Amino acid sequence: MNEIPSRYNPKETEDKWYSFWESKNLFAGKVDRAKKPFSIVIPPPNVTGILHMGHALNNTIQDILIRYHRMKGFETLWMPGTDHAGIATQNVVEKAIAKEGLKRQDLGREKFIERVWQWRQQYGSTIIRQLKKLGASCDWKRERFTMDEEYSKAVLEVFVKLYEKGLIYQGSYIINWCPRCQTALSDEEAPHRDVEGKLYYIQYPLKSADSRQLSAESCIVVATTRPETMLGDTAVAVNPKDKRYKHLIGKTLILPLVNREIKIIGDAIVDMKFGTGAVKVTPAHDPNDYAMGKKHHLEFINLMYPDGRLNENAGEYKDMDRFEAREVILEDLQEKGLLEKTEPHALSAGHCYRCHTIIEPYLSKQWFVKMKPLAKPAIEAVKKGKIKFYPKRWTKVYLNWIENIQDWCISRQIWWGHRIPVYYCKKCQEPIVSKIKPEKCPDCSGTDIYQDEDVLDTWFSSWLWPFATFYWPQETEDLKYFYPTSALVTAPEIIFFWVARMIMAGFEFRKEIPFKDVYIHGTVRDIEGKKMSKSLGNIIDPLEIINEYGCDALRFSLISITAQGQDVYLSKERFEQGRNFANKIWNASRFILTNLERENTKTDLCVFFKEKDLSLVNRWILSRFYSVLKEVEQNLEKFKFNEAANLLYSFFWHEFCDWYLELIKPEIKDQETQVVMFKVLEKFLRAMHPFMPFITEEIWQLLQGKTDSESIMVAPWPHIQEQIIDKKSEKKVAGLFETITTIRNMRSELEIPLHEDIEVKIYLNNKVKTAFMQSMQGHIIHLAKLSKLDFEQTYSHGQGQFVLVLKDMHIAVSLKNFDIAQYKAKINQRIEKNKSDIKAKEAMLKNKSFVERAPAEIVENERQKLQELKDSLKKLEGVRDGIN
RNA sequence: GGGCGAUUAGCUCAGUUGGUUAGAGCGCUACACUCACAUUGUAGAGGUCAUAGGUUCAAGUCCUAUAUCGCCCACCA
Repeated sequence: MNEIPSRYNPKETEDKWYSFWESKNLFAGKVDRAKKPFSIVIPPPNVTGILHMGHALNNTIQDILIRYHRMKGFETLWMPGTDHAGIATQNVVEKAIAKEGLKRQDLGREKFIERVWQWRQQYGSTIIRQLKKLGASCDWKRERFTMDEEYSKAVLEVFVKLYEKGLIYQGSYIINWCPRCQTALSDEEAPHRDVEGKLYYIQYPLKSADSRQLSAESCIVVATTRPETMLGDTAVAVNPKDKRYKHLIGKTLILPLVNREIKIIGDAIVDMKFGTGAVKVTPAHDPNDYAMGKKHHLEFINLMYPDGRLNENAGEYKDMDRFEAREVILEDLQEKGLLEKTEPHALSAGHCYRCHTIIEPYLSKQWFVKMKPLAKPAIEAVKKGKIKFYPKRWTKVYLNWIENIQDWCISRQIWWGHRIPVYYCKKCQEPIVSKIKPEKCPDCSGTDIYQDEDVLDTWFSSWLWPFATFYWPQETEDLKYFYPTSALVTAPEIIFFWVARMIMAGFEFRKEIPFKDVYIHGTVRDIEGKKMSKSLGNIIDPLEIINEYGCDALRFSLISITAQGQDVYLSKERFEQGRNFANKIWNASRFILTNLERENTKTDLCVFFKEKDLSLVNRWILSRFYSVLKEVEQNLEKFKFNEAANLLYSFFWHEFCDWYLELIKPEIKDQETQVVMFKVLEKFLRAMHPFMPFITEEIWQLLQGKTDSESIMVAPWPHIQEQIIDKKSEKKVAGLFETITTIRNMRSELEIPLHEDIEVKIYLNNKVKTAFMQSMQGHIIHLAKLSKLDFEQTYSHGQGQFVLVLKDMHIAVSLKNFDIAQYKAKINQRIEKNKSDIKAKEAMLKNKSFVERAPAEIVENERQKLQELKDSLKKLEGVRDGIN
C-alpha cells in the first residue's frame, strides 16, 4: 500500500539526522544583535566520564530548553565541554599504568602528565560521542576543556587577582586529608557518612598517683572514638564548671603507653554530659583540638605519614597503619588495665568523595580562599530573586550553606591539574605569586626559583566555566552577548561544589550573575530507590536503552516521569511507553501521509475561516491543539517538563488519534479535513520536536515539499492562535463524545459484540440540542458502530428496548434478546446511585453557611447539578415504571 | 542536633491559587486484527489520598503533632 513501514525504526533515523544537523551547522550560536540570546553552559562531565542516566536526564532537559528557545526565535547557544577532574582522572591513569607495573612516581611528574594527556587523547571524547547519541544540540565547535591553554589562563588570572586582593592565603591548618589519594580535600569533597564506631574509655593516671594502684581519684577517664590518636595527645580538657574535675585543672597526667607528661586544662567547649566529661586533646588530628591547642598554646604532634601510617612520633607503633595501630594500642591498654570499657557508638566521619576512604584530619600547610567576602553578593542575588532556583526549596539549602561558608582549601597534592602559580626563592623562601615564572626573586634577587608543587582543586577551574568558556579575561563579543547565561541545569549534589561558587565567581570577576535560573533535577535511582552506581550493579545504561528502544523513547520516558525536582525511579519497562508513543506518532503520520493530497498542504487555514466556518470537528481539534499548546508553553516556562510532555502525549494519542482521526476517516478526502489534519500534525511535530528530536525530523522530512524549513529544528515554534481557541466547541464535542461513550458502554455492558448491528433511538426534548445531535448523526453511527440512529422528541417505552439516561437524553438500544430482570436490576442500580448523589447535594445546599459563604458561582453550579440529577432521576424512574 | 523530601489504585508516580465524580503509565478483566498502529482499539474493575487533631461553607491540597522511608547539613570526643 505504501513504502512507509508500520513500525518506527529509530536506528535508521537517529545517526542520519544527527549528522545532517551537524553538517548544516544548525547547532551553532552566533552573535546576532537582532535576536535575544538564550544560552546554557553544560555542566562539564568529567573527561573520564561514561554516560549514565543522570547525564541522560540532565542533558535531555538542557536540550529541550535549547531546542524550544531556538524554535522560539532566540539565538541559542549550548556550550559544551569537559572537566579535567583532577583526582578522578589521575586515579584512572594511575590504574592504567599500574597494569604495566608502574607507579606515577616511577614515571616522574612530567612523564606522568604526558600519559594523562595521551589518555585524554584516546578516551577523552567518549562522553562527548555519547552526548551526541542523546541528540544534544550543543555547539560542538566550541567544545572546551578546563585544562585548555586559554582556559588555564583564566584560572591563573583568578588566582593572582584573588591573591592580590588578599583573598587567597597560605597557612597550616587541619584539613581533610585522604590517605589513599594523599591529598588535601575541601569540606565539600569529604562528605560525612555514618560509621558504626565504638567509644573507648581510657584511664589517664595523674602524675601524683601511685601507678601501681589506680583508683577513681588517681586518674581521669577520657572517652574517645579514635584511641590511636592518643599518642599525639598534649592535654586533657575538662569544663571549668564541672565539679568532678574543677580541682584538677592545672594538674599533670601521665599519657599512657608514651609516658609523656600532659596538663589538664579547662575549656568551656567541653560538653560535661558527653562521655566522662573529660576529653583528650590531640591538636594535630582533630579540628576542635586544634582550636584548643592554639588557645592554650599546646604542642602539635603530627602522628602520621601522608599515607595514613604512623610516623616516628608514634614510637614503637611507627609504620603501622592508623587502623591497625588502633587495635594494637587497645590491646596494650587492655593489658595494662587502662581500658575501662568499650561502648558501641554511632558517629559520622568524613569520606573521600573519590575513593571513599575515611578522611584523616591532618595538620598541613595549604592554600585557602577567604570565602565570606565572595559570598556576600551571592547571597544578595539569590535573596533578591535575581537568580531563581527551581524547585524553590533549594534556595534555602543554598542560603544556609553560603551564609555559613568556610574558607576553601584549594591546594591539592596531586599532579594532574592547574599548577599553583606560586614560586619560591630557594635562598629566602619568599613566595612569589605570578602568572609566569619570575626570573629572579624580587626580595633578594636570587635566581634559584622553583614552583609550588601543588595543583589547584578542580572546582577552582570549574567555577569560572560560565565566562572562561568565552575566553575571559578577554572581552570577546561572544562573552558580551551570551553572558550572563540563561539557565543552569544540574543535580542537587552539585549546588555547593559548583553552582554557589559560579555565582560567587560571576560577581567577583564579571560583577554580574552567571545565570538567571537554576533548575535542579532529581537523582536517578533504580526501582528500589537506590542510587544507580557501578558498584551496586544496578545501572541502566542509556546507550543500551537507545539501542533497544530509541533515543526519543529514552528522552520522552525520562522526561515524562520526572516531576519537577523529584528523584526518578527507573526500570527498563519504563522506556516502553516512550517507544510506543514514538510508534504511535509514526503510524498516525503514516496514515495521514498516505491519504494526503499534495495540493492540500499548501492551503492556508484562513481560507476556510473566511469563506465559511470550519466543521465542528475540525474547529474542535484546532482549538484543542492550541489550548494544549498554550499549556505546554506555560509549563515549559515554569520548568515543568513532565507536564508539558504529558500534555502533548495525551493530546496526540487520546484526542488526535483516538477521536479526531477516527471521526474524520469517512471524510478524509475532503479538502478542509485534509488541510486541518495536515496542519495539526505539522504543528504538533514542531511542538514535540524538543522532546523527541529524531522522529519529528524524520516525519518532517517525509513531508518534504510540504513544509518550508530544511529541518524541523530550525522551523518556528507554532504560534498560539488565540482566536482559534473555542471553548464552546470543545464543550459541544465533549457532549458528543459522552454520548458515543455511553452507547459503547451499553454495548459492552449488554455484551453485544462489535460486529452485531444495533439500533439506537435518542429521545431528546430540546430543539437546539436535537439539531446538533442530528448533525452529528453520521459520527455517532460511525464511532458507536450503529446500524440505525433515530431521534424522537418525547420518550415512550418501547418493547425490547434497553434505555439509559444521559443528562437530558434517553438513549434506547433495541435488543434481540431482552432480559427484563437484568434490565430492571441495572436501572434500579442507577436510580439508587442517583438518589444518594441527590441526597449529598441537597445536604450541601441546605447548609446555610455554604450558601452564604461560598462564591455565588460555586453555589449556582451545585444547584444546577442538583437539578440535573433530579431530572435524571425522574427520567430513570419513568423508564423503570414503563417496564411494568 | 538542624533542615529537606516522600507517604494517593496491585506497581511506579502526577495532582497548579483549597471548589464538580481524585488522574496517568504499567499490570489486571472482557471483547475486537480485511481498518494507520496488537508497540493497537473499545469497555471495565481497582482509592478510608500514612495516622490523629485543627482551620474552613468546603481539605489529597493549608496548619500542628505522630509514624515510616529516603536525602542533605553540623567542630557527635
